[in-house]
Amino acid sequence: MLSTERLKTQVESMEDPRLSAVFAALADPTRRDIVTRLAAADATVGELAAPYDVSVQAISKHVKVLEDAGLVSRTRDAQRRPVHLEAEVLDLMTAWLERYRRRAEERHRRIDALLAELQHGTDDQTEGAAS
Amino acid sequence: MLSTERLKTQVESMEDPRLSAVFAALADPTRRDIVTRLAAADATVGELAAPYDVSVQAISKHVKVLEDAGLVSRTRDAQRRPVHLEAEVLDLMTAWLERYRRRAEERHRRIDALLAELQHGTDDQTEGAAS
DNA sequence: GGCTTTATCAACCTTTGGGTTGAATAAGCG
DNA sequence: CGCTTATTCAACCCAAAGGTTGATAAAGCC
Repeated sequence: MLSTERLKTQVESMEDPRLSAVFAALADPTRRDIVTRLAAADATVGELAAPYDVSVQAISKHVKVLEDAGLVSRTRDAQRRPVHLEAEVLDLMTAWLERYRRRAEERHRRIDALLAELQHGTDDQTEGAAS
Repeated sequence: MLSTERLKTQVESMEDPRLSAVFAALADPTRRDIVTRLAAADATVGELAAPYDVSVQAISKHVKVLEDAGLVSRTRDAQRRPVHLEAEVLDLMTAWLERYRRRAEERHRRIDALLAELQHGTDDQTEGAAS
């Protein structure tokens, strides 16, 4: 039953360390909304903050989180600092998701066969795999 | 400036509320690793916990987070509760990402074109001088 | 019926995250 | 030069996240 591979001591080191930051950054609805708006046009922190009823400092923090995750970049334009969406890291996520989405779908498709093979007599499921 | 103060609630409600949970669930490297392993085969909590040096309770919590996010499901098989990866929610994320990734790329392309235009200096003159 | 296995619940601890207010920096404007 | 605008820094608050240990529940084994 130990179908897993040899234990790797460092689970995290196998994948891109940026992934955690990017997923975490997009876990917040306000930040996702910011990304949405930046997909349409660059904007300053002040412009970004306008629609929300939180302080501009809070939005500044959000933008910093997005920046640290590599999702946005900033240039300097006088005292303004226009925020610009970077698409590359989204590619990183898409690649990760696509990989496991496809695998999960494959498994889903042939779940019956797998179940039949894995049943070596010790288990007796109540329902759900009867096909 | 936009003087819209109460767009905030509207903004957050425009998108799928599951997105926050899914992104947050995948922000943790241990949970991503669990998803990775579940893409290969279903597993029990005990099996999932084996490679890590944290308690089995901690992994149980992780699995619950994944379950609440709709990323995995569980059936009952005697006292075991095999965990199964669900691909649907990954589709949800992929759709979200793909949407903004594409927009950002378009913008990027346009900006490159604009930069090229600005850099034409004296050596090269294209027809579209007026923006 | 006991004992073991599998998994969750409960209480607790510590760190992180998102928010606040107030002060500081930096660049244009009159 | 002083004022205003744009943004960040700093200190603080509170809730949530991830971890622990100990106890509990449910099902199989002997």
